[in-house]
Amino acid sequence: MTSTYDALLGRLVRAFDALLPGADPALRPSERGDYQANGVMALAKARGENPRATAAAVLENLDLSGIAQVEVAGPGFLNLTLTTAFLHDQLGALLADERLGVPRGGARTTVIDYSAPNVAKEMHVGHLRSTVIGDALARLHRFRGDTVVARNHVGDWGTPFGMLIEHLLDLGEEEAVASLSIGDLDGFYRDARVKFDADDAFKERSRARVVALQSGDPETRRLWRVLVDESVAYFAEVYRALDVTLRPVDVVGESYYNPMLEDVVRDLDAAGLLVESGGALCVFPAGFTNREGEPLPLIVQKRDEGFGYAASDLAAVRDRVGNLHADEILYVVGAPQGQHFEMVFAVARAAGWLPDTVRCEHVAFGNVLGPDRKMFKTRSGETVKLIDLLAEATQRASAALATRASTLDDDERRVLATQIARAAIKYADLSTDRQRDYVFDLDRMIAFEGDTGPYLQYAHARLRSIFRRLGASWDPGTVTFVLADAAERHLALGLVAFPEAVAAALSSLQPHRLSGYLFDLAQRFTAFYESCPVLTAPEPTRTERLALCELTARTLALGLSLLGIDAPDQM
RNA sequence: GCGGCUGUAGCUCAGCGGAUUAGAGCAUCGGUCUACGGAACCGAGGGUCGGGGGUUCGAAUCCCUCCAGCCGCACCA
Repeated sequence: MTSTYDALLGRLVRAFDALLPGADPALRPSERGDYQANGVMALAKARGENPRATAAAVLENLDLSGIAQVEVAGPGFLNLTLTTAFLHDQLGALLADERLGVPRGGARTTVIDYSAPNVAKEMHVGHLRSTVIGDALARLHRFRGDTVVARNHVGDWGTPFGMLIEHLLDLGEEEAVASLSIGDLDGFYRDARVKFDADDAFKERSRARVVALQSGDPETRRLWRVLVDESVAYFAEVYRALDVTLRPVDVVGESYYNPMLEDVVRDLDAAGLLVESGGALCVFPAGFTNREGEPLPLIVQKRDEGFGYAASDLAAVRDRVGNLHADEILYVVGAPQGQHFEMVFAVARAAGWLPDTVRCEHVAFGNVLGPDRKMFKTRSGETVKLIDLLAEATQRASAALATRASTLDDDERRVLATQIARAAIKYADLSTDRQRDYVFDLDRMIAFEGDTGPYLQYAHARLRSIFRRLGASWDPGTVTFVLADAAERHLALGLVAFPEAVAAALSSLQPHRLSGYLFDLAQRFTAFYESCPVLTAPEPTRTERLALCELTARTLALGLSLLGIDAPDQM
C-alpha cells in the first residue's frame, strides 16, 4: 500500500515540479490541517513572485481529488485536510497489511557493529547504549528487509590476556571456569591484575604467555579459547536477560582480524599511504591535525611492531565490504571515538577499500550519567553491572505489580516484571536523541505514568483487554470508517503516520523518532478511549471503534518490537 | 590551541532539511469521579529557546562571535 504521506507527497511533487522541477513541497504533519506544505514560500522566492500568487499557481496544477482538501493560509501555506473517504481507504488497507503500511526496501546488506564488551570483563552501563541502540537499529533494518549482519567486536586480544591466562592456570582450569561461568568476570580480572602488579614472577610469566599466544602456541591458544568461550556464554546470558538479538555467532572479535593485519599494512604501503613516524607506521589522512597543528597520524603498526586498533578497524572495513558485501556499515560506538572513526573511514576510502557506494557511519551516542550528572557509577564509585541494573529494575517492577489486583500467577508475574524492567531501561535510552548524554533515573523510567516504556505497555495491555472481553476472536470483516468523533479522527491520523515514523528512525538512525511517535499514538488512544465507548457503542460504530483499537494495538506492538520492547497482553 | 557534542518551562527532554500562537512528560494547582483496566483523562499557571550580531518578508532552527559544560587530539580500544 502507499502510505498517506507518500500519497500526498506524490500529488504535491507533481504540482510543484510543473512550476520548478525538483522543488520540495516541504510536507509536514500539521496542527492546522492534517498536513501542511510549506514549500510554496521557497518556490515563490525562486520564481521571484508573491507567495500567494505562487500558491494559486500550485493549486492549478494540484490534483488532490479523493485525498484531501486544500486551503491556502497565511502568506502561502497549503493546509491539507484528508477526506474521510481517503482515511477510510487507508485504514482499511492497514487492517489488511501486516506491515501496517511500512514498505519493504530493497535487499540491502547492512552490517551493524554494536555492543562490544571485553572478554573476561563484566558488561556494565558503559555497554548499555551500544547494545540497546544497536539492537534497535538491527531490528529496524531487518524489518525494512535488509540482511543484517550483526558484528559484536569484542575485546578478545591484547596484552592483558597473558596475565589472564596465567591466572587461569594458577586457579586451575575447573576453578577458573566455575568462577567465570557464574559471571564473576570482574573478580577474575581484578585478581589477575593484583597479582600482575604485585608479583614480578607472575608478571614475567604473563609476558612470556603473551608471546606464546601471539606466536600461536597450541596450548596457550586453547587456554585463551576457554576464556573467550566462557565470556561469550556469559554475554549470551546478559543478552537474553536484556532481550537483545545478538548471538554467539555474531561475536567476531579483534582476534578474528589478526591474520589480516599484515596485509592491511602491506597494502597501505603499496598504495603509497604508509609513512614511518617516530618508529611507528602511520597513515596521515588529510584534514586531521593534533594539538600542535601538525598532521595527525592513524597509527597502524606501533613502534614495538604490534598492531594498533586502527589496523583491526581497517581490516574490519575491508572484510565487511569485500567478504560480507555490505551496502551499509554502522558503528554503534560512543561519541568520543568520533575522530578515530572519521580517520579510519578516510583511510579506508583513500586505500580504495570503501567505495562511495557504501554508506559507512559512526552512530555515536552520549554518556549515561548519574544523578550528579557525572558518569553513572555506584555509590562506592564502581561501574554498575548491566545484570544488576536489570535485577534492580525487575525488583521494582515486581513491587509495583504486587500492589495491584491481578489474575496472573506467580510465574506470569515474574516474566511480566522482567518485560516491564527491560521496557523501562530500553525505552529511556531509546527515547532521547542518542547523541546527548542522559541522566539515568530508574524511578522516572520505570514509572507507569509519563513518557515511559511501561506507559506504552500499559496502553497496549488496555487495548488487548478490550478484545479479551469480546471472547471469541474478532474478525473485522468490512469496516466503514466515518470518524465522526474528533478523537477518532485524531487517532486515525496517528495510525496512518506509522510508516513516516519508521522511515524517520531509519534515515536518521535515531530510534527516538519512533519512540516519540509511539508515545504520541498512545496518548491519542487514551484520549479516544476516554471519550468514545467501544464495547457499549451501537453498531456500526462499535465495529469501527474496535477496528481502530485493533490497529492501535498492532501499531504499538509492532513499533515496540522494532525497539526491542515487549508488549505484554496483560499487566 | 584545534576539533566535536551540548546549552529550550522548577526538573527530564522533543522540536533544529526556516514558516502560521515554541511542545511533551514529571512536579504544582484545579477539574472529571460507581470507570469497556483511574497505572486514566481534561484544564491552568510556568519559557528574553545560554548572550550578542547577521542573513531573511519570517530564525529555537541557517551564518558569525562570545560565554558555560562535557569529550577527543600518536602507538589502550
